[in-house]
Amino acid sequence: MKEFLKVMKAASDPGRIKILKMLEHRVMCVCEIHTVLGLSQPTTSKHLKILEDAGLVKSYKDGLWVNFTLSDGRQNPYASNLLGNMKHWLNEDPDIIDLIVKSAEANRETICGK
Amino acid sequence: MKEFLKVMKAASDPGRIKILKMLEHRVMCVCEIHTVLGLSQPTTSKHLKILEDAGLVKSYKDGLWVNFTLSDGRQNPYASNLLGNMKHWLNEDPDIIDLIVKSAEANRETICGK
DNA sequence: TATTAATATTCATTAATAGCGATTTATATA
DNA sequence: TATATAAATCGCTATTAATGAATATTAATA
Repeated sequence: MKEFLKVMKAASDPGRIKILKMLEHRVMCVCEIHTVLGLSQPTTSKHLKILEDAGLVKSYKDGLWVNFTLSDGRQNPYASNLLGNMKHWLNEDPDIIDLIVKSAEANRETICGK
Repeated sequence: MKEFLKVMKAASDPGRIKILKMLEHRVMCVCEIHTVLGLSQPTTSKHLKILEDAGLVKSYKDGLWVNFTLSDGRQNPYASNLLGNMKHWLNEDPDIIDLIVKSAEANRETICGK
């Protein structure tokens, strides 16, 4: 039950859903995600932790950057199921369409180097 | 997005999940649900409203009683999908097993008549 | 119509969550 | 080793959510 609720709660926030939808298309680092979402870096970092704890995303370091990708879902069947469904959900949502465009343009070198 | 989040939020509470699992087996009225769950009548009533707003359950009156059943899910594809999955999820959870036994025994005449 | 019974709503309280600024940690590099 | 940079954590505030006691609503029945 706990594992199940963790996935449902992780999926109950618009920001976190937007992160999942962006990660369907590409790997992203924290600074790219927070910039595209318009959320602060700490807030974004916390969202990513919640998604990772739920088994929805995973991360790996690349120097100073931490890259996030969708999880393969092997650890949590509920997460796996949700990720599979999400791929055909919300693709017609105007906010999501807009977000995908923006995330495609986001470049960590430009954003973080500031 | 809003409809999707409504379903995810509705599914993020253990009490509401227990209600869904019980309704897989039988129709129940509010007093049966609140007694079996050990939650107050107002709290239970509010949970049921949240589930109904999300398209997960529906209700019909029978005199003084209001009966709740699982929704057929025609209104909301996310709700429909979740209800389908839920049928094979959490069936081995000890709390759920215990709950199903209790709910099978619950009788509105005995409970409500006091 | 007065009363009883089941559910819904209102209200107040408490707990959980989202948010961000400031700071810390970890890594790379001068 | 000192500095710079990306991300994580801490401390706090504001908002949302869960809970139940009290009350209102709705429907059946005496």
